[in-house]
Amino acid sequence: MAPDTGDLPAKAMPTEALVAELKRRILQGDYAFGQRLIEMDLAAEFDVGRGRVREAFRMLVGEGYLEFVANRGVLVRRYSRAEMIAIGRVREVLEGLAARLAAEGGLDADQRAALQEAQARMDKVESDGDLDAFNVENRAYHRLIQTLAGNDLVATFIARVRIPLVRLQLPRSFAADSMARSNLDHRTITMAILSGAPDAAEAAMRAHVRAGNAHIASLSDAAFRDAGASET
Amino acid sequence: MAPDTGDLPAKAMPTEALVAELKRRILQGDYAFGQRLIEMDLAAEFDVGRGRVREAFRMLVGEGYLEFVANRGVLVRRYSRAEMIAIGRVREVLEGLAARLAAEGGLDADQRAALQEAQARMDKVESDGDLDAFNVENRAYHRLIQTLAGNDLVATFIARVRIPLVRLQLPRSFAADSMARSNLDHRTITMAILSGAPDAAEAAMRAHVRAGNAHIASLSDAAFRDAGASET
DNA sequence: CTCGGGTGGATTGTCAACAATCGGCCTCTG
DNA sequence: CAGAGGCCGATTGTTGACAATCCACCCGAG
Repeated sequence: MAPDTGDLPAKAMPTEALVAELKRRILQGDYAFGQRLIEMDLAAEFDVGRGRVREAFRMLVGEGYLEFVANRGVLVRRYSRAEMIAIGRVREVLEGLAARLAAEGGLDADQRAALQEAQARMDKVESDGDLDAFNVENRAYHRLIQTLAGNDLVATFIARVRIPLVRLQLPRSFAADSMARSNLDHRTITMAILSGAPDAAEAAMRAHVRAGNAHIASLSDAAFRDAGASET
Repeated sequence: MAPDTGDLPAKAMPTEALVAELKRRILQGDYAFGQRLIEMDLAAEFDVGRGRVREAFRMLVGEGYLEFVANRGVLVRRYSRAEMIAIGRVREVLEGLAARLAAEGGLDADQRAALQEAQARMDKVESDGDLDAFNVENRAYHRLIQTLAGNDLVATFIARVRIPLVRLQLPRSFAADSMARSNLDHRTITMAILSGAPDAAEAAMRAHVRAGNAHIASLSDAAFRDAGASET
């Protein structure tokens, strides 16, 4: 399970890499919501002591990836529907801020070109109707804007509010018309940023994210795992 | 060292309490910016093993209170002027969102009364010219709005972006006219929330925080500790 | 006097062993 | 057969010891 990279963790893994690897797995969905992570198993897999795994867990708990239960260890953070909605509101203003900052900071020629190219790639895959590719380009686009914003904290926070999204397998539920509408938003945002209009950029991005939130909220209950739910 | 409280932590301290205590000390300013925390010292002080101190450190690193340096341990997170400005921008939109959410959610009678009372208390201490009391009430007011927002994540994020602020000893640098202007903002925000005007509430809160950010940015370099700065 | 190198102490990095705790299973009883 | 209670395996909680690393100091040479 994880045949993408194929690089099985070698021995003597730096602790920092251990954290990164666990983060990657959680984001990629290797572990299910609420799945319990066993210290011993991971210690054996990475060939390290249990103490280091514990420290990695604590780090991930602090960053919000895992939740901690006394005497039970850690499990992958679960998100109820209510939490998802709350997170969505936060994501709205954070992504909006990123767009604003990108529009505020005078972009140089390279940055403008990068943004235009990202937009062009999205236009391409949109006209191809390639949902998976669009999802990839969509992520790259949003990440680029965060880079152009030049504010590390907002990027960090956005990464965190994105955690629960990655698990929803959105590309599958993204209908073709949603893609078209989404890219329409993107073009508006791109234009606002390129023309140096912070207010317009922020407003457009917020509307864009809000639309995505509405889409998420409309998903069936099965997409969520309410915190206290039994699993029968 | 740390003769302020005098309440020496009893033995057999729960790990969670250890984290809370360290957090409290950092926020209160018991430890200086960039101060290195020694595992052994804290382990001895709390009468626990070093491993638990390490785990508490990792947690605090994840939450952004401490920074980690390989083979050097942890130190209290430092913030350069540039970082402070970046953080300020994020705080602006987060507090703005809290105000918006408070205005959106229909408040019940108790909540409306609580908000009005908080405002009244601020008006009182403002007319008294009591800077310290105003600072206390100011914090309570902002925290109340976050409660009324009913979104845990935004409160969590705001708490995090507030970390560096607590260390700046803002009350001391708060001139009397700043207090008056600040409370004028508060009245605008309070009114917008009570009248259920999300756009106005958010805009007013953002302007309010932005003014605070400008004040912070105007502080002398001594207030910051630029990350790479030498200390002569 | 300044600079390069080496050395020692302090501190972190890591692990393996032991104690404590919890949940599931089995049994015994009404 | 339903339920309470107790036992046992699995897993976490915690510690102390040992290894690795780095920094500051010292010393000697130019």
